[in-house]
Amino acid sequence: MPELPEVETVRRGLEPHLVGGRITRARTTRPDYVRHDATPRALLQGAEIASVTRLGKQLAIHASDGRVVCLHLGMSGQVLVQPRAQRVKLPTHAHVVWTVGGDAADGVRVVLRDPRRFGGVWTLTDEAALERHWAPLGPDALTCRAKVLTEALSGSRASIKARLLDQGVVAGIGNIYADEALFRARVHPLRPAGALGGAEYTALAGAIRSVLRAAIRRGGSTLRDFVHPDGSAGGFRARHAVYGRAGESCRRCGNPLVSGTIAQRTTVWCSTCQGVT
DNA sequence: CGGTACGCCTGAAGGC
DNA sequence: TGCCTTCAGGCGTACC
Repeated sequence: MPELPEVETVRRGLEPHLVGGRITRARTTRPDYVRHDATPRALLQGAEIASVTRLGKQLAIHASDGRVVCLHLGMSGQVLVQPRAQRVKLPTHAHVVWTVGGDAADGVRVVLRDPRRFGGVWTLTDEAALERHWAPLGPDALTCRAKVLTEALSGSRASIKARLLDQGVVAGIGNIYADEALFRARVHPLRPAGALGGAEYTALAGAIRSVLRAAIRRGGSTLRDFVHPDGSAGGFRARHAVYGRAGESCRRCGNPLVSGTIAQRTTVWCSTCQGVT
């Protein structure tokens, strides 16, 4: 469930605690959750943290010596910043725990928990390895332009909904924001992706950027699993126009929203505002 | 190419 | 109260 706005919210919550600090201890209790090398050193034990970046739904923690740890939260992944006190109990399903010291030593540990384990951690030896790891991803959805959509989708007969979920087209869109963006752009989710008009690609690119920006402003959407690093919930769910609102009335025209399965995902749309297939 | 199905995995929610 | 079923879904993979 964490999509781009949720992952960006995590990134922003993590940054002040990590950047400029040093990882004094890094441990995994579940080595199979960590790809390539699950040793403390690969998990940045002893490293100074230079930055925390994001592409689409993935996070990267960059050490000043060039090593990188990439996090993908899958659907139930949470990154929690907790006080380092002994008496604060680790949550269940805490797969990786980083203890932070150094200049940013405000006594925290960073915990990655992921009950469903659809996510994962990749330990990478340098920036080039991160580039290869991220090579299959399209440009970040926050900067999505009409040109990108036009080029990636021209000739495609798959539904626009299915193509928006493909991280190779544009990175960061999941089921929630695909539906929200299509509603904003007034495009039916079943429209063949390559058959949109120029104005529609422009509208869709704009809708993607605006809905993601609005969601980030609200701290993302909390349905069940997602929380901010401090444990608080995101506030964008109340602003959803379609996702989770099947049968309720369209905020634009008042007609009941309809739902169906498209690209193996529950999809909600307004058959009035989003026209015909 | 694209649609479809499945497996991975747990917990919340609803039905009885 | 408690058990059972269903659903949620990112992503890889197999298959038609």
